Amino acid sequence: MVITRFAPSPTGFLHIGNVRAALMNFLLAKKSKGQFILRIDDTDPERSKREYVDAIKKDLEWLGLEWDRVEHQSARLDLYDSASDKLRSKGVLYECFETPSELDLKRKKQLNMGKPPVYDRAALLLSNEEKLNLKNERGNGHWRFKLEQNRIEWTDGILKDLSIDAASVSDPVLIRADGQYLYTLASVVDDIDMGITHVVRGSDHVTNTATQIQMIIGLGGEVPNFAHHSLLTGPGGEALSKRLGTLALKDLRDAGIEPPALCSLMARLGSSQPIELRLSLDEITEEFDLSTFGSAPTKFDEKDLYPLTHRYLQTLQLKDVQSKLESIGVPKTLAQSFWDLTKENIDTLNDLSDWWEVFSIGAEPVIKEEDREFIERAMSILPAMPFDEHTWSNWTEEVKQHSGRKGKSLFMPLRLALTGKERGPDMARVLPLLQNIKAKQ
RNA sequence: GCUCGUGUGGUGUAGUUCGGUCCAUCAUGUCGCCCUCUCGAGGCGACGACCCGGGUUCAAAUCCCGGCACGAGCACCA
Repeated sequence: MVITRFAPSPTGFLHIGNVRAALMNFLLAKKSKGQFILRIDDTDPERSKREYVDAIKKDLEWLGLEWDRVEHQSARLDLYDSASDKLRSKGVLYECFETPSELDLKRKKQLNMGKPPVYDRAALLLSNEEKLNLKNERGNGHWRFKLEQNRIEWTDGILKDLSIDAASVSDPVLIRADGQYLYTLASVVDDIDMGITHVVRGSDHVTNTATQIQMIIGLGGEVPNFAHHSLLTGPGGEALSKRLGTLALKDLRDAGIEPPALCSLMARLGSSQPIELRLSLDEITEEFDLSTFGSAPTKFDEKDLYPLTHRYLQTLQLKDVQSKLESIGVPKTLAQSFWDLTKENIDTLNDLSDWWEVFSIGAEPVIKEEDREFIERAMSILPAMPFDEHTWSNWTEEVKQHSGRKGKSLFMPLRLALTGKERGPDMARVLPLLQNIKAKQ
């Protein structure tokens, strides 16, 4: 059975980049009726926050990505204890005593000399006596996994054949001096323990994967299928990380983006399949194919979400938006005609309140100087309320006679005066809903 | 600096393995027309690309060499 996981760390809100990883893992599992696990990677007690855990769950639920099981790494420390014991007994975990600033200095030196900043394994040369002295002097050290210095190769689900030279990578630190387990170890242990069969993550993890493959083998686990998707960039190709603050899921939600639009885009962006709106995750699942994704950096432009949201809204019935309409004050009696009328002219549901304002309290009229007299005259012959579906054509016919205007020069000034906007729904149907006309005063 | 990956219309891409069938695919976008009071929707049509420079060849998006650009990694973060 296919088992996948999405493993966010609760140190911030989910953003658009996370959605890709979450969605891909979800779709991969669902496609073969497998299991999708939500794993909270909260090994860092200082940065992990309960509120973020809640927010992440809320975001995933909003998207419809239901998990079959949820786990917290902070509750699984025993497993990491025994795994590190195992590695220690195999002699592939070694204690180091350099301070962070010492390591930093080493790296800078290496960089200056044009060398890759790889850990020099100085601790491996320490005698038992030297270790004891350092321990007395500095307290407990941190522990590194000793990589076998050969080429690590695997066939990636997206990047195809990959080969990384372990000598170009530092031995990863698995346990901090304060005893805290690091992601690299926890992730590997959990993946083995949970029987994860497929790992889809961003290509920022490619070198992690190389070292993790060695760790998995060292722990006697089975190496899962890895796939690394390209990272998103902004519309100009710039790294998205700089803008991630504004691309949190909750911001998109607040902006009125609808989940089907977001899922439809993210399940296809960067793949060879065309981006088209799908109404349900089931449909998206059926057509999802990891192998169609390219490895080039993927440009993401949040503007692309609006046409998709617009199309999605067209498919909604009154009952789907009833509560939204109520919240902006549309009376039940007018709800149906209001929705029918406005749904084709909105990008998001947030636009509804603007329209309701136009109908209920009236729009600030927009009147061009050259139309001032024309509008004044037209308003003076506008029949009294209530209007019906014939009012518009009767009225405009009469205005036409008086003014001699026709076509756009006849209709556009009237539209602007009544709605304050150049675009909008059918005026014949707008009139009966108008409750106040500022242009008339 | 080193390592990994990537460069095809505005955007996402197909084609690159085994050079010709590619005056380059599909989708989206933009523009125009039809419809309409406007926009949208719908219908019809058009526009628009092989990162650059060499080389090999009868023939290069595809092979070779050299540039350039972009993304990522090189943490006691995840």
